[in-house]
Amino acid sequence: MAEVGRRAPPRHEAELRVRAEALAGRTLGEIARALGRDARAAPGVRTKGRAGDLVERALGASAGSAAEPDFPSLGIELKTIPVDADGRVCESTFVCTIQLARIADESWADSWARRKLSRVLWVPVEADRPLADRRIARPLLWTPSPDEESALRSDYDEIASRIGLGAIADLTAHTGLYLQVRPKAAHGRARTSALGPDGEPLAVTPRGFYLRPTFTTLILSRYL
Amino acid sequence: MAEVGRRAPPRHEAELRVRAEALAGRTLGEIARALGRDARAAPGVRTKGRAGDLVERALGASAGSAAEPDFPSLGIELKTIPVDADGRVCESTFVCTIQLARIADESWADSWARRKLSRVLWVPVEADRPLADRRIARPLLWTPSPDEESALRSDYDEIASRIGLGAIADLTAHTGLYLQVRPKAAHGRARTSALGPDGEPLAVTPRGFYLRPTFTTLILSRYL
DNA sequence: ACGGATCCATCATTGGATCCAG
DNA sequence: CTGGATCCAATGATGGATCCGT
Repeated sequence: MAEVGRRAPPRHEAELRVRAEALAGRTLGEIARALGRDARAAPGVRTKGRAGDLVERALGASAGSAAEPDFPSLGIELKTIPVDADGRVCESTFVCTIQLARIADESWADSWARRKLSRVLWVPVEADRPLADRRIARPLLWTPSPDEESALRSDYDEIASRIGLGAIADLTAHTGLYLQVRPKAAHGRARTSALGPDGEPLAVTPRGFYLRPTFTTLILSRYL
Repeated sequence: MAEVGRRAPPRHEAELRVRAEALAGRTLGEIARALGRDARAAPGVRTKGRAGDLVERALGASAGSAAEPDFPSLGIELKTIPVDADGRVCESTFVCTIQLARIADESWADSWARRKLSRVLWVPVEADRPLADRRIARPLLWTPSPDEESALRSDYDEIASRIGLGAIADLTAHTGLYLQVRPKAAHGRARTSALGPDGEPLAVTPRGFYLRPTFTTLILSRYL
């Protein structure tokens, strides 16, 4: 039985492709209405994340978790990506949170980051206008090319090794050509456990992996 | 600054006593109104826990946690206890959750259970009528007598030792003269970590310590 | 332009206890 | 009667990302 306001999960990739294509050209307001939901924001309330939530529901994605992609049975992750009127990427893309205390023991091959990025349905959504008026562009189902994956792994290895050495405090968003590390938290007081240079536990701001706009621009340009 | 709908914490025990005495004879509806809250339940919605929440707010108790009592600076725990029209205890009383994987290493002396029970403000509340109509009887500030504490420790030791042996699966609410073990969870699917006979991790239903009605009847009878 | 900080919705957990079948 | 199961409110953690000062 499908949850209210969410479509049933697609049974196979072809069904997901059809649903995704059907979103192209529609606004988030239209999509929300079809789901029996509301895409209007209360005054003074931000809408970060709501475009992603609406597209999830419209496509029948599960709520998502660190361990599983949005379409578990298909092995596909869903990402909305903000673009301007000319289709240019406006923002970086969050990939997943980093388990700072464990990443030293995890290679790229079995990392959450790689699993999240191994197959992604990109859904470009217009930015810079009221949520309900944002129009969806043509979605793209993507798997990293060998070159792309190699570049991501290179960034990952450098970042993971620096965290593994206990240098998280010195690691900024400057590191990484395509994949970078940035804070990921509800507010500045949030803390998670990391390990310092001598293996001692350290309470630090939670971090996540993000894809730089230069990288996602490359991906979307496959259509241009 | 006091939170909306909650009094400021009492500064000393005498202040708490005065506030508690002032509740005697009043209904939860009156108390809720004085706090700017509503003691009426929506149709079909249960009210488990709401009497406790209202009395907490009226007395200026903090939200409470496993590590701290409701009045941290006074070392006092607050418990509402349901009684019938004749003042007889209707239900068992939840004490605290059990850390199944750690209790083997904790004696009664430094247990959460003992800390929670070392000093308790009991607030009897009428049961068996709509929440807003329930009247509060005379509160009682209690510390276990040597005999009472000895009895509680005896129950605790037996329970803790059986859990320490990995026999949690065989431990029922039948064990314990005054202190017993019962499930404590939001629903039947909840699981927490325990240790089996060979020290292996085991996912089991979370449990809590409860005081049997026979024990709390003894306590309240100090007034009779 | 972009690195660091933050914001909303939803789900899980915890503290407050009571419900109810046998 | 009472042991096992459950229920609500509030808080914390997580996944969805965007905001904004320099």
